Amino acid sequence: MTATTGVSRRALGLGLRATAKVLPEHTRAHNRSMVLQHLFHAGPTSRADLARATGLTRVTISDLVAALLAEGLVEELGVRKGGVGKPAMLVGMRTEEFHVVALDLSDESVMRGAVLTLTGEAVERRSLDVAGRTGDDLVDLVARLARRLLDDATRPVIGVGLGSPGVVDPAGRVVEAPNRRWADLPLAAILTERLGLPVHVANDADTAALGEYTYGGAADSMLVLTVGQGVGAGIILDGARVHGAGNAAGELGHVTVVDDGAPCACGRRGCLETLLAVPALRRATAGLDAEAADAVLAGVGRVLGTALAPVVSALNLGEVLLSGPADLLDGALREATTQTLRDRTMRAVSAHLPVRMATLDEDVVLAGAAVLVLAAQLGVS
Amino acid sequence: MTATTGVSRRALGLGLRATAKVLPEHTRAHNRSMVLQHLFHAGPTSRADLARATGLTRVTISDLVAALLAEGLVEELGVRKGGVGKPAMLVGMRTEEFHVVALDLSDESVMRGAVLTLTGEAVERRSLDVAGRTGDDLVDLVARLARRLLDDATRPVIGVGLGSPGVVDPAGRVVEAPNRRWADLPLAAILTERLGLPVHVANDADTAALGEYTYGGAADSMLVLTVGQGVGAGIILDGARVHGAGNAAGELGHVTVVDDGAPCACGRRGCLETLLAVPALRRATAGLDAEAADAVLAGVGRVLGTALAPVVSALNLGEVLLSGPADLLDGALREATTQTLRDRTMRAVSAHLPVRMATLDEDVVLAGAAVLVLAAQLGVS
DNA sequence: GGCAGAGTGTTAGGAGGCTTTACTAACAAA
DNA sequence: TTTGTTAGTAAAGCCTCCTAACACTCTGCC
Repeated sequence: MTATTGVSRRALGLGLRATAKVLPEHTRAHNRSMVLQHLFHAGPTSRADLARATGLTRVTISDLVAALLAEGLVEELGVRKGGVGKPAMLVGMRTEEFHVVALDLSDESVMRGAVLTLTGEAVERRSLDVAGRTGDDLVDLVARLARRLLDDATRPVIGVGLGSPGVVDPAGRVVEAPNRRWADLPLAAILTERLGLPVHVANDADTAALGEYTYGGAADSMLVLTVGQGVGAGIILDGARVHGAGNAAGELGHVTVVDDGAPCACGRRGCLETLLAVPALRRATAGLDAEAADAVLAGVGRVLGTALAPVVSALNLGEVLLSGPADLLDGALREATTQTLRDRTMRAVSAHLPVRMATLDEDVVLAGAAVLVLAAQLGVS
Repeated sequence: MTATTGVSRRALGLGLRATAKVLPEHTRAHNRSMVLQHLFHAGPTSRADLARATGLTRVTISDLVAALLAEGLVEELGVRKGGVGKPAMLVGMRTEEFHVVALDLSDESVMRGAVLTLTGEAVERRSLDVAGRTGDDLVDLVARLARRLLDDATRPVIGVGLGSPGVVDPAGRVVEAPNRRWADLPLAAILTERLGLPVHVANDADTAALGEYTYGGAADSMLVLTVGQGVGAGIILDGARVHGAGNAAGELGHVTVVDDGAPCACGRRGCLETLLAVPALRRATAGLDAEAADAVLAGVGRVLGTALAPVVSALNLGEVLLSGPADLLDGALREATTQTLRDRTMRAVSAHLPVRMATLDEDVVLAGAAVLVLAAQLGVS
């Protein structure tokens, strides 16, 4: 309880809480993002309405809009005649006039990619067979897919986004992705260099959460559980992505949920993944009639609910989203999860907590990768 | 996946992600805070070193320091003769020349308060018997204790901080605190009005987390479990407090941890609180010899570890802190919790995860309440 | 002893950002 | 036609930071 605490923190190499200096131009950038953010989510708006929405003056807004017009990011869309006064000129973001290239590396066997508009609509899709490639070969393959998609784009591309499995730090360095044989790989930097465009990389589950947040209308505090070959989670709290102490937040797949359960690839037993991953679910329900399958799925749902209960309580989540095959997740499993959460947490926490399916299905990761680019390049999310 | 998502979000009254306009003076305020933050944690520093630490120029730093000198917040402390060049004039924060009044309402029967210096050292302590008061009477009592402490202060008081049980929103409104008969009570606003000083209110567990974070040297992503009459948690992730969708983050006491367990005050059964709260622990260990008591405590520790495992995994916490009676917590219970966490989570997540006692003991909430003030008034935490 | 080199802090000038104030433009209602 | 309202623009001013240049004070070296 002394002022020297900070010194010891420093001596420990933990560093002070990272705060960065702010310059006048950052002010401008922030306000510019605020305008784009509003136009992105609310659609065409007059300058005067933008001023009211942002709290800035009409003068400043006019100036910002002029700059955005010059950049081609927004356009004037004609007047809106309303009640009294001079009719307003609507200004809208040119969401169809720019493209984003997004890549999804979450699947082990096939790498998916797309050219998207700023509203997240796919204009072109491509995929490449991974064919067992790992390490640098896999990086080459990623670059190849990205280049092809860049060629496909018919509009200026503002950046490339990528969702990758493994631990990824905020700078886009893949700290560790065992299945891809990547370790401490500055993937974002490498691709930025090779492609000559800004490239942003994040964990695939985090990316999925971003996608649902921005394009799927998810709540401000929520968790997206991604169920595929493995189980992961992306978490957004109070509107911000959770990274965690070692950038490994969301690793829910390897929590023990069954004592003395089935052996897991991680070397331990009874991990959530041994029950909830798609292969496990398929295996467990194979050959069963609908009723019996539902009983199995409900059992898994109860286990999931039990595991999520402390998380939901600790974070006061506004929503839990499940992303994965609807035939497995969106039925008995989801209902059992919901019910178990209600049974095992305070009413105030879970009574109005929707457990629902993610809305973007297969494209979550791609959409989220696009959001990565939007957020970094335009300040929009 | 359309641009109109934002519109529907808006129509739902959820509002857009709250971004506020930034003005030139906010730039100044931010940089000013950065200087104070550095001085607070690193101790006396020269202007040139501040420039290097913040990234701002010496010119700007000199200007900021001049303003802080004029306000009396910092002082010059003589030259530091070193190698070549002009000797540097050290500048230090006048942490002993200002006071903060902090109040701790976490105990049902007694309300504690203190006058603290900016380094969190108690200069004066007072407490008042709550004597069953609730509602408006309790507000009056809080105001009375605060006024007495303000009279005790021998230095200018920069603000009042308060840690209260219940759900508290970021504006210091107590949404709900059943035991105090408070509901939707703008406590911070009321006290600010009555005392004529800035008053900041937060949940007691959150406050405890803040205290440990700033004065206790806790990690950037951590959870403080407060064990007292009830069980709560304060969570800091990536350096920011977690509020949650309904400002009720941290309500871990009422997660079900035992199927068909003992009845809980909340109306359900088997809540964590029925095992881990201090009264429950005392009851369970009463009259047992040390060995038997440890066995009981280890059992509770295992249950706690099981409940925390999904939280630790999901958030990739850097630390878990236990706050409460050391004779109960800091032994078999803590060890069992640690071991259970290791057993039930990925190695990468838990191998280097310390589960340790909070360092501030009884004063955590008071210290955290002071941090509330420091953070709000000076931008320091 | 004196001078070059280095590091600290200040002064002067300038660029960028937002605001207030005041204006023009365009429309509805009386 | 007049009045009132709303949208957008122009000019002036304040705030913030930066770069460039300088004064000051110390060390090291000839």
